[in-house]
Amino acid sequence: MEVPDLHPWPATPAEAAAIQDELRPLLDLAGPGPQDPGTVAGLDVSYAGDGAGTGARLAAAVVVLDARTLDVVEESVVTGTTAFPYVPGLFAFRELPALVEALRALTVTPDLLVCDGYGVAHPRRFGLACHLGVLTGLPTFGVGKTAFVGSCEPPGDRRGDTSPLVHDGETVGRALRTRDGVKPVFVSAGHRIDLDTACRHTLALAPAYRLPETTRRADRLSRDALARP
DNA sequence: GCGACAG
DNA sequence: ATCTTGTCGC
Repeated sequence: MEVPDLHPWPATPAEAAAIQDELRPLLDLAGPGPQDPGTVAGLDVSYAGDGAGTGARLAAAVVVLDARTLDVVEESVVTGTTAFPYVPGLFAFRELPALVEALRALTVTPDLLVCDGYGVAHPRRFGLACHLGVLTGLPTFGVGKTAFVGSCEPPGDRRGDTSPLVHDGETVGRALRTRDGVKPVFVSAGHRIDLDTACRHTLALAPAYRLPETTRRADRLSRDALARP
């Protein structure tokens, strides 16, 4: 699929934050977003060694699933090197170049992107899922495994139970229990989708495990690619 | 000021 | 994120 170039590219954390502020007005958070997507893509990145600094080997994977059957439609994985250090809030600049390259290698254009991380549940309301959404023009949302910004009460302990994730008095996401009695995931809208729809898709994509199949497939693919250099 | 902090 | 042993439960 076509993805525009990543310009400008920041040289410092301050420049990176400024880019987020520039792009944030381009977000479409009106919703509701795709109710019955044909295909959904999961994205994830794995690192070799200490994945916190710069210069580490990485593998970025995109796996496109049939949204109804969860069968794999297409896979794409690329390897590279980290060009930006891990800084909370600037996480996107670490994974974006490799993820964009992997997306470009796809022969199909997914109807929806599920990111490993956050969307608007972000200090500047512009997490990885937002950035990928603005860049690709596709509907996106994020599914995080741990809390980042905001706070929430623990949701009920049954699959499907939720509680709002609130930051600065705003609901920026939702803690969503995808399995009975198992730690919830954190869902936030990225672009061209609302929170309700994002949570519905997350639940549909996670029929058997805590994490959505999109994330699990992309995680496995990126990890495997890293293991065989 | 200090701690916490997606992956 | 990654580095890691054993352990509990279905």
